[in-house]
Amino acid sequence: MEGHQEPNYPPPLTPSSLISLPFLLPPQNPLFTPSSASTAPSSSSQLISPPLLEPQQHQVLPDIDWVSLLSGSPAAGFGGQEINNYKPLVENNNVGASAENINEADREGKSANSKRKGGGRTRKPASRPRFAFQTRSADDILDDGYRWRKYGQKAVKNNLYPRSYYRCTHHTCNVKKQVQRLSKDTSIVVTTYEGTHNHPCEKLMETLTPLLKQMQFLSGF
DNA sequence: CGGGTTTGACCTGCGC
DNA sequence: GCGCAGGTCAAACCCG
Repeated sequence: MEGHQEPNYPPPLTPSSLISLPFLLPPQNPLFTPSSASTAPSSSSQLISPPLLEPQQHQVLPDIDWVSLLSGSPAAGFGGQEINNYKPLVENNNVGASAENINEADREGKSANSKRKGGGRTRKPASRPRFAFQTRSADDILDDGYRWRKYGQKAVKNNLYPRSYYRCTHHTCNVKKQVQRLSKDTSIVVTTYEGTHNHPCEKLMETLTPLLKQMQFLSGF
């Protein structure tokens, strides 16, 4: 464990990467598809925050309590409660945190001896990268290339729609995400990522593998 | 049959 | 200390 530094595979979800992450930019990336595009082909997901992207596609919605959302405070709500300033979407984004620390945080509260049910609101150390963004989409789940397993759903105060909890299905990966649709604007979905993937993006690898093989073949390897 | 979803119960932090 | 609310667990269920 000690000294073992797991690589943080892209996409590490950081503000800068959010700008460039291909899967967050539908018009520019063929990989991007709404997760249930087959059932709702007319809908298209649209990133609307952070406010760094093309103005005609993205808009800022400052009336979300990002602080509560990101910190998981009990007062968390998207119900348009007053918020003084537009907060950055990224909080506690300690990119420099070692994977070891992150994994340590993941294991926190999971004692092998004490078998308990429910995790409760365990406060995580500040080393766990966490950020949120909004998309305008009919689909709750963005296909970000990773595989997720839903492990819970909870009704949230001041919101008509429940919050869904997902966990990365990769064995060694403990990245989580929360998905919630705004009651104020039902077309908007807020996705909160927590943690950093320590494995390659499966869909990306699926796409790239044949290309790589072909490149190797053509280059004589 | 394996993997994912649903859902009620449980745990825990926080405010009062 | 108590109650509320968010987060998680895990059994049951569903589906390909």
